[in-house]
Order: sequence, then C-alpha cells, then structure tokens
Amino acid sequence: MPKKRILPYIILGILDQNPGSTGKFITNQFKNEIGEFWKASHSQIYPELKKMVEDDWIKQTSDSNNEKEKYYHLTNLGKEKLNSWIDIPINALPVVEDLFSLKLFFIQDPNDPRISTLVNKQLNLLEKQLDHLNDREKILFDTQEKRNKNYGYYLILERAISRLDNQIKWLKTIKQR
Amino acid sequence: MPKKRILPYIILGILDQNPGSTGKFITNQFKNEIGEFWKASHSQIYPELKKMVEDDWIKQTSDSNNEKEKYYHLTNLGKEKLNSWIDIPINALPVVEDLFSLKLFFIQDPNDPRISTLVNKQLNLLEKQLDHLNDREKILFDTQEKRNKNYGYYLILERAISRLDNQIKWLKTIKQR
DNA sequence: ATCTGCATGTAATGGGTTACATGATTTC
DNA sequence: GAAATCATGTAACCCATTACATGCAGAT
Repeated sequence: MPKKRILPYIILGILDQNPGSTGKFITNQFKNEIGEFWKASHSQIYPELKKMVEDDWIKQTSDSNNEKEKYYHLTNLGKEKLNSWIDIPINALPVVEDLFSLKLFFIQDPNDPRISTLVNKQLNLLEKQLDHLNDREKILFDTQEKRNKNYGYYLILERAISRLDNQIKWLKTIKQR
Repeated sequence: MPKKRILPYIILGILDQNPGSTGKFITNQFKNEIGEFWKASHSQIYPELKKMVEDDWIKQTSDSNNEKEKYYHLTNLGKEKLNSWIDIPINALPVVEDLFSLKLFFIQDPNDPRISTLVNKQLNLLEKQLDHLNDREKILFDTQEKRNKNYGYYLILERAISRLDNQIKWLKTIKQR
C-alpha cells in the first residue's frame, strides 16, 4: 500500500482556476507557481490526466484548429472531489528534503572548513531563487486588486519568499559564529 | 533512470557519528534527529544495510549476548564514499511538500472562511512541533561544550526551529489581513 | 518542403509506503 | 512459561524520475 495520492487533487485545483488548460500548461504551473510546494513532471501529468478522464473527474475537449492540444475541464464530480479534499484536515507536517542540512549534520567539528564552503554555495543558490521570486511578486501582484483576485496564490508566493528570506538570514548567522 | 539515491549516504553519516549502531537505532535517528530534513522507514533501512554490507561500505558484527541485534560500522571504503558525497556541490533547492500551502493556493477568495480554518489548524500543528524542538534543544545543547561536540546537529536543530518560527509568525500575519 | 520545436505520450528502472511476518527477549 | 514487546525482515503495490518516442505546427 503506497503513499497517498495528491497529484490528481492538485490538477483539479489547477483546472478549477484555469478551465480549459492543456497538459503543457499544467506542467508549467508546477514549474512556476506550485514548484515551491510540490513537484511533478509532465510524464506524471499526462497519464494522470488520462486516468482522471476515465474516472470522470475531468473532461477533455479539443480544438479543430489545433489537433495536438487537448483541453481539460472539471466535471461536477471533479469539483466535489476538489472541495472535499480541501476540507480534509491536515495532520502531518510539511515534508522537507534538504541535502544541505543533511550534509551539515554530518560535520561535527565547528572548525571544519567544509562548513563555510557549503554555506557560501547554499547562500548563492538561495539568493538567486529569492531574486527570482521577488521579481515574480512585483510583476504579478503590484496592485491590491491583483492580490485579491488570486489571493491563495499571492499568499503562498509571500510564504515562499518569507521562507527563503529566513533561510538566508539564518545562513548568514552561521558565518559569524 | 530513477531519482538519485541519498539514503545510503545518510546511513553512512549516521554510522560515522555512531559506530556500532543497530538498524533500529538508525531508524530512530530518522524519527528524531534527521526527520526534519529527510524521511526513511525501517522497511527501507534494513534492506539498504544489507546491500551496503554486500558493497563493502559497512561491516556487520554481532554480540553473543544478544543474537537478534546487529551492529554496523563504516569500512574505509564507506568513509571515502561519505566524504566524497559531502563534497559534491548541491545544485538543487530543498524540496518541500506542503499540503497546507497547496490547499491555500486553491482558495482564491480572500473572504473564504476555509482560510481561517486551515490557518488555525496549521498553527496548532506547528506550535506543537516547535515546543517539541525547543525542548530537545534545551536538553541536548544547554552548554557550549555540547554544542561544539555535535556542531552539525546543533546547527540543523537551530535551523529547524528557526524555520518553524518563521512559518508560525507568517501564519499569524495572515490572520490579521 | 524541410527543419525545428512543441505538446503529448511511453518505457525502464528503481524508490518508498503500508502491511504483514518472524524470531528473540523481556515482563509479569 | 505465557504474553507482550522489540528488532529485524519481507511483500505488494504504486510513485516518480529520466530517457526515449511520436506526430503536428510554424518558420524559413
């Protein structure tokens, strides 16, 4: 018995916000919007879409002008599934896989030179990502109106930024001990 | 080609810090110490230990007093593997799976009552965990000497606490918007 | 008309979770 | 010495990643 399936619910959520999305669009949502909180690649998404059509969670249409693209929409069943999923209480903490912290964990000596190598490299990585997210926020949510229109997205983008910021600040404190 | 194997390296790191550990002990390390940054269950760990013995990364001994327990130690090859792994630069950001943020993402209306339900529940969850980690820190690292002896562990425990703290503070700001 | 790229799809391989199973050791 | 617990081990099942594959669309 494998771990609980989350992917179809995320796809439902994306389709709820963007009716008529293509598989490609959904894939991109994972890269850009959701990537901070969940990962999925196109080779997971396409088969999942197929299965969701079979289960009548979504329906597929196509456009006579563009044969290769397929468009997906929620069914009523899909809407129900999405809403009841959102209402299921969350009992588990977020799961983090953080190689950096692991490696740090294995270095016991405070004077080990590998610490500062690791830290500097990680700082670099995180600062780039922070810049990227700050840019996105400026573009997407420069007005209150935009924020209110996609409130959930606004919130988690803020969350991602705050998280990165905290991480960077913490890393900088290590360097000064 | 599947995703990159991390587990054996983590086990190497645990055995480096705790020579002669049992599989059970390693399992508990994942629950207590490492759980904030990586997950693994005993049903992964035992087969992995077997494989690592076959590959001569670790060796296994036993105790005539207790037939059921097996004790593991690094080999020289294992030490090399561990050290070269630590030196591999990290190019990927930490991976987070956060159901809470996902669900939030799908709620677009700032006045949707489900937001505060979600937030309150999550706050509760995180605060419990923060208390738990704060307790651990007090017990394990109340003196500078203890900190210096297991510096890496001290750092990531601090990291975990800081992260939780940031998350909680951020959640509280949502409630006031 | 060919080339390039894009959207979709599939396969191979190994990872990971949950549940079940076994034998030793402690407990009462 | 029976019962409960503990440490270890195994199996079924699905998940996820990477690489490969196909066919249409647009560009030149």
